Amino acid sequence: MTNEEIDVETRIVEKAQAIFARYGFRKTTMDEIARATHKGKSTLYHYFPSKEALFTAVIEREVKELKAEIHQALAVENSAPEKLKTYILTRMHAFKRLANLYQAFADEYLENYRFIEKIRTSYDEYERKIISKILQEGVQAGLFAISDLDLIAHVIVVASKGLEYQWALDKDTTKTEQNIDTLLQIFFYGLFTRT
Amino acid sequence: MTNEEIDVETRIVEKAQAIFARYGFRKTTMDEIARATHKGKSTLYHYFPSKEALFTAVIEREVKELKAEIHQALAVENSAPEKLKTYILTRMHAFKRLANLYQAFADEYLENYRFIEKIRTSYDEYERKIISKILQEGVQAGLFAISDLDLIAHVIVVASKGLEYQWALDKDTTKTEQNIDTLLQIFFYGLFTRT
DNA sequence: AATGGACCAAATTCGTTTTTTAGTCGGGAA
DNA sequence: TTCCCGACTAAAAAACGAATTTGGTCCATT
Repeated sequence: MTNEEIDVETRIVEKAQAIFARYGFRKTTMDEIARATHKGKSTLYHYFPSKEALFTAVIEREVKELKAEIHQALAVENSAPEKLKTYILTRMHAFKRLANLYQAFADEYLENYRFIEKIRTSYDEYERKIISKILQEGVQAGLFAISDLDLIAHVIVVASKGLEYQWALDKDTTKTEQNIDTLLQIFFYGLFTRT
Repeated sequence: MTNEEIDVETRIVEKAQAIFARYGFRKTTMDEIARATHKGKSTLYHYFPSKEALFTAVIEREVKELKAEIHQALAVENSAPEKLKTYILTRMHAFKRLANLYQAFADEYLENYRFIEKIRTSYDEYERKIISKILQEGVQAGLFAISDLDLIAHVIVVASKGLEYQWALDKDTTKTEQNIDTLLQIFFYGLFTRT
């Protein structure tokens, strides 16, 4: 595998990323990706066995970017509460940029393109683990009092996704961030008075 | 308006309720509703100016049922935490039965049939008020420590809907109820240790 | 006043034709 | 030998026009 070869494959994925993001999986043709890459269509098939495989490569690339971004953001934080907040916000902002990933993880896509189920399941797992780990750190620091880490991680993920979904409809993100702040306050302190 | 008239209108709504639930708004024809009611189509138009108006009557009927059920369930509870839990569970169970309402409040429907937006907005308002009232009761009983009731009510609604969405996909409701219990524990006690 | 059958424009469906697309393959260029 | 492309094709999707259905109207009947 020569350097030239790495460049062609990467260039295909990059061009495909932009076009898939614009038109979605179904409306994007291999011909236009080939044209954008200034290669023949057969060249695409030399590197990727199918359209689905190319789209999967694009999604995997975005997942990798997302994970790198999350790790970078979390490395800066020291306490479990800050990490939890940072995770939720980083994920939310990244999804806004990584258009293919956001689309791919929507249930509508999962219904029509089952081949991305594996990536999604894998990411869900990763996400559960990240939250569990943050919670575990909070427990060990004596900050959190929690019994079933995994279950609570799951519930936190799902609940924050409710707000995230509203963000997807909203054009104004500050309101959604405010809502996430409020949700986190409830998560940390609860509704019951503290004596 | 005679008794006979009340019966025909109600019978139309009841039959329509069943058929709309089965086939959805678009696939249901006024002809089949008329047939099910043993009346001519013109009779439907005597009572309802349009197909949309009939569907709206069906939805309003289901909203009325839901509200009655919620009020009944809440009347039995004394404490704010129990009421909050009861609200969430009652709503969830009722939506499973009130198939038209569940469909109508799905975003997919709202996209295609804007005429139900008003009902939905009205219900959202009602829901916000119910939760705020429950929270207010908790504050007055000295149980809850809360500043912005409305905002927190909103966040609670949205977060619990995240779990509810999973319930719609799940066939097993006990798991979702368990998740709601966990969410409520977090809502009540928070993650931070209590000293 | 309540009801239904006839009617109709618009919307939807359906079968057919045309076009496009994902993918293949043989051959040429580097 | 590897990289790359143009020609090709079966299948899928889109376009098209005809046929059918649908929401709604209206007049006559009970």
